[in-house]
Amino acid sequence: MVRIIDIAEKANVSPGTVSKILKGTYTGSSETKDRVLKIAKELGYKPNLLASSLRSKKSKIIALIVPEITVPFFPELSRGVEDEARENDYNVILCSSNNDPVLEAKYLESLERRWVDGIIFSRITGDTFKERIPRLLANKMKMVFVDRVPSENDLPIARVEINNEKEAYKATEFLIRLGHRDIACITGPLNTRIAQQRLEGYRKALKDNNLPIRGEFIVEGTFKLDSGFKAVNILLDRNIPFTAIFACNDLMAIGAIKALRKRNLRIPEDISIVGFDGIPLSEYIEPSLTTVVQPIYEMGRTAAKLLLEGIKSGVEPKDHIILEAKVEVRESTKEL
Amino acid sequence: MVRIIDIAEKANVSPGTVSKILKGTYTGSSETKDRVLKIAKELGYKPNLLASSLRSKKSKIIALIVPEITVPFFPELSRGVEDEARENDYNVILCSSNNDPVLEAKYLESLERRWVDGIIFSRITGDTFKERIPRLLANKMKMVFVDRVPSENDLPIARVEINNEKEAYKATEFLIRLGHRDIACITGPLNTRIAQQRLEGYRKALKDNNLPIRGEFIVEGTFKLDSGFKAVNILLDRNIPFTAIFACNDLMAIGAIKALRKRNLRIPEDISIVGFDGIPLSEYIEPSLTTVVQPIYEMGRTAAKLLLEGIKSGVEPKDHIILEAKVEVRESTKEL
DNA sequence: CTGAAAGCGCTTACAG
DNA sequence: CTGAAAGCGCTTACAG
Repeated sequence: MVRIIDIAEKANVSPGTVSKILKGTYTGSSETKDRVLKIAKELGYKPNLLASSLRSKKSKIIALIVPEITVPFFPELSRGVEDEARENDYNVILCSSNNDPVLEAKYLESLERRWVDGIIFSRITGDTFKERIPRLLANKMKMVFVDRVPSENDLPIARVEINNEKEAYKATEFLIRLGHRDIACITGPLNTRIAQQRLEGYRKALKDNNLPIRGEFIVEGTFKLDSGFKAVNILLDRNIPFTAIFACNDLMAIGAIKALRKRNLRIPEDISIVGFDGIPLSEYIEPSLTTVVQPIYEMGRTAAKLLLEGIKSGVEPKDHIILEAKVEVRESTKEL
Repeated sequence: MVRIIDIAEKANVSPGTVSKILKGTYTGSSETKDRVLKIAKELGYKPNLLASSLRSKKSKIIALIVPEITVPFFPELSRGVEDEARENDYNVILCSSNNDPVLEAKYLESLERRWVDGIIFSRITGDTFKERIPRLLANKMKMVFVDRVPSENDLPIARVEINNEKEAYKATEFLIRLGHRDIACITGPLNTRIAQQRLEGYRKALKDNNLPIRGEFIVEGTFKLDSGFKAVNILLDRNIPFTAIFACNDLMAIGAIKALRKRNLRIPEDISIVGFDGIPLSEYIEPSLTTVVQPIYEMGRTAAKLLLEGIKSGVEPKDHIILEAKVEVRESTKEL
């Protein structure tokens, strides 16, 4: 492998000069500059990032920690992060924590040893957050939280999210406007804030429209396919009639539709259903799903942008960015 | 940050000794060993991977290059890779090439500079393969190809795949056994080998059963949702009656179902459909999809295992592993 | 068996 | 403006 010193010898300058020329911080004659660049090209020089990282203390790597890369929301988010990173000559280490605090800790440990320049988190368990994050921040690690962000009060950190409560409110209100009064809700796992917030939006919408909030209409899910399926069975077995469902993500909505069909209920004739996320698939299932479309790719991209700005400036990012979602009306909902 | 030299001073030994003790290659007294380990723990020592990588020429990073992380097959594959990597103290850099040779080249370039220990590829464009891969191999870079692997003849490289032709044959034959004779095929992009192989399996199955291979029954897709949708419209517009479809992946099957429904065709009463991949969703769509279930997670895990063995032993892996898939019968197919 | 020393390939204060 | 030198924090031949 060609090294800086090889170029330096051939060009009769010092390695330091070559380094400066290659990084563009050189201020000398353009003759020298051109000559060095030409030789570098001829020799096929490729900087050794390991060496430059060690010296400069910048690894040019960021990490993305997600709860579960197989949930379609996250690959889309990941794409946004990756695109922004690549355009800035950063690589992305993917950490799918599987919602497991042990794995999460293991990943953070390795990222710290690796001196990654920054971390984008979606969802971090309470324990990890309380113990590890403050220490990382104290060590000047740059961090941005996205989608599943911790509570505002805890720490002054950067966040990129949507207003989950407001968007869930919009989704529920949309059903109310269609004339539905008996609206069930399949929530996400209630140990996550986004699940709580979406549930709260549902509740507020009912309340503001003078509809009762009934515990029998609410079932907790996991954001995964099977939990939507199970939730519908639980709801139906309660024998309390409802005409619409607000599922707090698209995957659960898909599972719910499956269960409704199995019980010979038609959508939207018998039951209207609204999802949340707007994954590409939501348009292609049968019937196509009315859902709250989040700007997922943009969330990832924005989070990465904030993080990289923080890394470059050396200033811990603290922005709180709230992106807009919108209810996309498709075939799964119908006026009552 | 605590460094090896800090431990060495406190323990009155040389940094070299500390290094050896920490890596477990120390052969001296267990008294010294215990003392050093105790001090390391007390000080909260964390090895700087940047430094050890530079010296040892092992970055403890592998990369995974996939054509498109948003296609559900790949997150599942990625999980397998990640789990195996993590258990061996490796991190994974994710590179979603978007099937773009320019991005692919850019990623390879950065991975080379970063001295990653190895690369797992799924799909690489022809140009990249011919130009860059041999050079990387010559530089002792370890590589394993998975799923979308290049042709056998090109280079002696490690491969993990299923027998796409055989599995497609099985899928088609399953439809034939149900009595279908007019079977359409929605292929993947025919510039990929897996798409060609699956098409070939379809053809062979027809041929072996003395059914004609009709060009009007074959439409090329892209492995994405919308292409299945479009393909069905093309097929129906050709006005040549068929009773079954073999879609060369599940996403296209889902798109196809959508299009069939829009044209008021019932599944499986009017048209039977078989997919390929066995993504979790295939079980939850309506009707649930009969499909060729690949061991996706295991493919990723196996590829990572091969790669890590190669890295540890220093021997370029060359195994060719073929995993088994199976036709899972669900609701989307029916006897004619 | 242990330690001193060199070195991985860069970058960066610092001196001239 | 340029170059010599030190140093990032490890690991590893090598000498004792």
